[in-house]
Parts: sequence; structure tokens; C-alpha cells
Amino acid sequence: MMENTTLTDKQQELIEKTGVMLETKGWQPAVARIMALLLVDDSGELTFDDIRNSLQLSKSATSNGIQLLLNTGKIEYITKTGDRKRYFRSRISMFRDMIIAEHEKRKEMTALLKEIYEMREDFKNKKLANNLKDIINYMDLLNEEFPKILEKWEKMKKQ
Amino acid sequence: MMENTTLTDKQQELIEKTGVMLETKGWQPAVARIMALLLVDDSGELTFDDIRNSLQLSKSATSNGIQLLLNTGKIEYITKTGDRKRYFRSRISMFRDMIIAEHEKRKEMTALLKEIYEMREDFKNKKLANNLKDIINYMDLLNEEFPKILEKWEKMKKQ
DNA sequence: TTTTTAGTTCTGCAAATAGAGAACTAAATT
DNA sequence: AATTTAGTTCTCTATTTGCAGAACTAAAAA
Repeated sequence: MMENTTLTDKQQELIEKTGVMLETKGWQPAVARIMALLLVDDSGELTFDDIRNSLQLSKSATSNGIQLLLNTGKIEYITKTGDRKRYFRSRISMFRDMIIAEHEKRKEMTALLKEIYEMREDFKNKKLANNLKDIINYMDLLNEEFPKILEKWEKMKKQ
Repeated sequence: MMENTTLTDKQQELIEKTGVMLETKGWQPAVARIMALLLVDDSGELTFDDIRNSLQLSKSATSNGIQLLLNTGKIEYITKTGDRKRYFRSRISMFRDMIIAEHEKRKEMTALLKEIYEMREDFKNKKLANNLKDIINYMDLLNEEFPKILEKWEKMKKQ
């Protein structure tokens, strides 16, 4: 037991870089490292203790991190008959999900801006209102194009 | 002095909603409220004390918040001859800037994923590597389309 | 020249976050 | 029946964050 816990320098580096990137997205450090490890890992099946040892995390941090990533659909695991361990791997579709979530967020923001715009329309300062309108148009454009890009990609995949 | 500090209920509501939205983007609460206030404000010229009173913030929080927003180009101010006060307003282009920044971030993420992919290519697990390749293609597509949308918008504005 | 105005900067604290470590649990092994 | 495995959950603490309040400053007004 305990193969697989040695990472190359390059892997180590990529885990930290990816970890930092995810931290800037608001992820907590340990969770970001677990995610990064599972993205970089080639075996596709790391156990609880592999993760714990590779990242030098406490059991609680490992457990909570794994739980959080499972609950949000970022990772998954397989099991093997006659073996109580879980073998974790990243769900690569998480990136697609993340991008779609960002898109949804942008739509919300657009809706909010529209509310602000409509309120401002009633007031006197037309110039400010018009600047806002410009941005709303831009966001609308983005919101329209986004699903199209998604479609284009789905088609591309099928070929 | 001290006109302009009374907000309508609708404005109050929009400030809080916008504030919360900005908090989810990682902004600190007080800064998010100042930004929201200046987005919602129709006068286009709120003073330090207007902001302080409208949001019931301490002087330090107001000062630091304003400073941060000025430094990051999110707001600006005008002055009036024979008047020491600064009159603040939102730089509406901040939204465009924010979206472009998100785009840059996505490009960084794509580059990182490519690094991970290239590393994985050397290893045995081709299936995982291929899934990753799919996502990279998708991100590349997005990265290509993004500038085009921006251009389209710029043209639209000119008409 | 004293006071007021329009802030900035410093000090300190309350709350939130992040994770370690210990205690616990439930199934499987010995 | 006792121990090991594969975790989970609880308790506690160090660090960070976010902001209030007080002290300070520099220009303008009285």
C-alpha cells in the first residue's frame, strides 16, 4: 500500500499553481489542493490516504475537503469489490460546469443592471443612464453568444 | 449641505442586492456597498459624507473603501472650483473592465490546463487526458469568440 | 490664531475562516 | 473478542478579515 503518493516536481508545481488559481476563485486552500491533485493525477484513483499523504493534510481537512468536492460534483470515486476504500478522481466536466455557472452569474448581474437602469431612467441624469445602457447591451450580447458557443463545441465533440 | 443622502426604498434595495452580488465576487462588504451606492445614485456626485451617511459607515471604512475603488479604477471624482470636497461617481466602464479581467483569468486557466494536459500526455491514462483535451478545446473556443463579441459591441455603439 | 472641514492613518477588537488533533464510529480482519 | 481500517465529527486555536473609533493632518474659514 501507499504507492502513488510520490509526485514528480512538475506535478508538485502544477498542483500549487492550480491550487492558487482556484484560491483566487474563492476556494479554500486545502480544498483547492485536493482538486488540483486530482486534476494532475494520472492514475485516476487516489485513496483518502494517498491524498492525505501527498498534500500533508490532517484527516479532518482531507475528509471535509473530499466531502465538499463530492457534494458540489467536482470529484467522484469508484470502489472495488472486496475493498472498503474509495478511489477518487476529478470529474473533468467540472470546468464546463464552472463556466456555465459563471455565465448564469453574469445573467444575474445583467438583470440587476437592468433594474438599476430602469430606476435611473425615471430620474434626471440621462447621460449616466445611457452609459449604463451601453454596458447592458454588451452583457446581453455576451449572454446571447454564450449558448451558441456551447452548441458549437458540442457539435465539434461529436465529430 | 447633506442633501442627497436620502435614498428611496427601491434604491436601498438595489444597493443591498448589488452589494451582495459584488460580495460573491470577493469584494468586501463595505466596499461593495460604496460601489453599489455610486451605481444606483442618480446625482453622479456624492461626497465623502454623503456616502458615509447613506451607508452608515465609519470614516475609516469610507476612506479606505473609496481609496480602494479609486485605485482600481472603479470610481472617479470631480471637483468644483473653490470647494475642497470631492464628488464621487461610478466609472461605468468598470463592468467592461471586470468582464475583460474575467476573460484574462480564463485564458490563464486555459494555459494551466494545457500544461496539465501536456504532462498527462506523457503518461498512461489516455482517457483522462482526452477528457481534459475536450475542455481545453471548449475554453479555446470561448477565448476565440470573446474578442469578436467585444468588437461587435464596439461597432454597435458607434452606430 | 483658533476652529472647522475633509479627510487619512493608527490601534484594537469581534467575527469569520481554515485546519490541526483527538475522540469517536462502524465495518472488516485477525 | 480485540484490533485494524477507513474514515467522520467535535473541540480548539492560530490567522485573517473587516471595520469601528480615536488620533492625527493639512488646508481653508472665521
